[in-house]
Amino acid sequence: MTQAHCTPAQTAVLQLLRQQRQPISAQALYSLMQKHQRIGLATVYRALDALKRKGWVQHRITLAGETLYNAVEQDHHYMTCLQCGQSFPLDVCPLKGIEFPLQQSGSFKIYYHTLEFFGLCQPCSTQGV
Amino acid sequence: MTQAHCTPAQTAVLQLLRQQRQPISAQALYSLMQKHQRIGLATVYRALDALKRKGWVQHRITLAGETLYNAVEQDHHYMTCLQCGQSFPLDVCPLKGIEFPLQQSGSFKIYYHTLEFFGLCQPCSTQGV
DNA sequence: AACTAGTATGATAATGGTTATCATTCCGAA
DNA sequence: TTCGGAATGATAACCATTATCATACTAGTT
Repeated sequence: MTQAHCTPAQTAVLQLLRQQRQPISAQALYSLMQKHQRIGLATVYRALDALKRKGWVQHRITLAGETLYNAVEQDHHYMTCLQCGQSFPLDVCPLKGIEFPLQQSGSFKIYYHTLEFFGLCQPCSTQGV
Repeated sequence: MTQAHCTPAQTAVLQLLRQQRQPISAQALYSLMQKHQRIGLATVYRALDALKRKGWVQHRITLAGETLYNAVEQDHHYMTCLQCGQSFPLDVCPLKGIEFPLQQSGSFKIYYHTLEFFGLCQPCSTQGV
């Protein structure tokens, strides 16, 4: 993992991840992979972590504390309800086409970003708190 | 907590939170509060959760899996390094002044948003991975 | 003042996703 | 064939957060 190339596990994880339509948790990914190959849970976590540091994979953390992963190609943003925890995908990235005045970013190599809106969804905001 | 008003604990938490310059974890907040009053850890978590659902307090989750809280007045965004986990605050919000084409948001009441950039900081990107 | 119901609180046990540990396997280089 | 560094798997350990449950509190009633 000190190398820049991908290990077999990383390749497999990345490939499967690219087939997903939704961000997926490490454990769910692990279950999926079990069906086709033998792989340990720890390895899945390690691969995801490595891919993240390479900028191929991005992550997001749910209110439940679960980390979801997805290939950077499928960049998604969400509105998630603080009451029920449900996430509603946005079909656009408000940042798209915006140039950031990231003066400080000169020395920082940006791989990806996460943008998430929090609030209350219709049902939760109507039904008494 | 079914009410719209604040409980004593919520008031205390919110007040202390507003004095912080940095987002702070629930546990750190708990330690701070211990010095001045008697309060349980669970209560701190409950108060933070309630304040979050009221839109007074917002949260962010670190790579270490720790949730950090801050008053919505102090809206901050960060660039965090995937290697060392350090977060560097941005002094501007790229979304400021941008009107979102949030068609779907008609039924969603937005309280706050989080925007975070991930990548590698200078030191980490130079020193061999 | 005593009673009641609903809520808030504290101490602590339990949860559960993630990480650390460590022995084993793999693979290219000598 | 041997050696060394890296990758892997199984599992124990971690630790922030949540759930549990008994107690304290508060406002409204009698």
